[in-house]
Amino acid sequence: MALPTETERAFHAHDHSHCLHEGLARAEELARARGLRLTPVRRRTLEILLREHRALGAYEVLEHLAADGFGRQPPVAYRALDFLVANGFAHRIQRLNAFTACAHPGEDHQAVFLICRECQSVAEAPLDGPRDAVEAASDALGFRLERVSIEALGLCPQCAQAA
Amino acid sequence: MALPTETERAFHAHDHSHCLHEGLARAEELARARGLRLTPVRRRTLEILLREHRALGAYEVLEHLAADGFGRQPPVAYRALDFLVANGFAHRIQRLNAFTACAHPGEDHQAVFLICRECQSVAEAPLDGPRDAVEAASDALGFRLERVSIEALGLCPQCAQAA
DNA sequence: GTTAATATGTTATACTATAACCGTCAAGGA
DNA sequence: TCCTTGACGGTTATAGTATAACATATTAAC
Repeated sequence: MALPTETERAFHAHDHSHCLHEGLARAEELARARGLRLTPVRRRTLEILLREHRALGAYEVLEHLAADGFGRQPPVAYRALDFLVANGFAHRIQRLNAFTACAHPGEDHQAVFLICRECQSVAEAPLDGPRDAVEAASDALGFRLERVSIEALGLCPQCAQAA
Repeated sequence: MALPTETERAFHAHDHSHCLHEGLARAEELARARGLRLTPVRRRTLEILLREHRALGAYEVLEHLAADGFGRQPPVAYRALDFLVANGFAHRIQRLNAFTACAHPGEDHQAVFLICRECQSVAEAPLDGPRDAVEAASDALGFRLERVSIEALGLCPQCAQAA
């Protein structure tokens, strides 16, 4: 078997510090290239998300931020998260009212999120077929498509094993 | 051009009372066939959803129910909505924290929801391709897939025209 | 260096959802 | 028939999620 892809790694033990440093480095670079301001709160927020392959609620993120000396009121977290989502550094997981770091920032991709309902871990699998199908359906109905979100609920390999 | 399909109708003017009566009749029948109890609150809740091709928030539904003499506390609406969703008479639209009547109750289908971000109208388009692709991705990762939800955000024909 | 725009922090509040408890009522068995 | 049981629908109270509005500070542009 080949080396695990990034998506496969999400559901298995691996070197988190790699994800973290790699992810932050890519974000810094992208932000510079696009003239975005990756300020301390925003950077720290991304760091918090990267540290886990898991969806974190806004209030959970806020606790971390507050502990690190940033503001302790909801808008602090929501604003940083909104910035990250708007610029493709993170995604919102609708089903969980939660947020997760983007595995492929800057790549303009369509993805499906595989969400474990036991442990909240989230894997982001690139998947372009569905987007095309939805586009075709939209065109047929005169619907002006802007964004598609695909979320799959189930059990990750570990939790499936345990069950 | 052929007669409009049910999905196409969703975004165009049409006889609502048809949707309403047809939808209620199908629900009654299904409930009887499956031994489900479509009680007055539940039936009325479905009626409220059917009356609009639009996602309604739970509190919005609650207002209608209260006006009709049913309970006026949130659990009344949430319980009825949960029943409808659990039994395939309605769907939850994650992105809007809202609910909409199912266009194809009892048919065991996968669908994509086309959500207008202006007027909240929702069309439910049957679409099986994506489900298969997600299944394939899940298998490859050892993820035990249970449910897939696909939501598309954009503008319905009317609102696109207006913009 | 001044100005304008952006960002961060606050307080207060709105919106969404569920827990826990109680009375009612219908269905099935003694 | 009567009793038990379980589902339903109503309540109060509270938990969880998100944003509006405003003040201060920082950054960028001129």
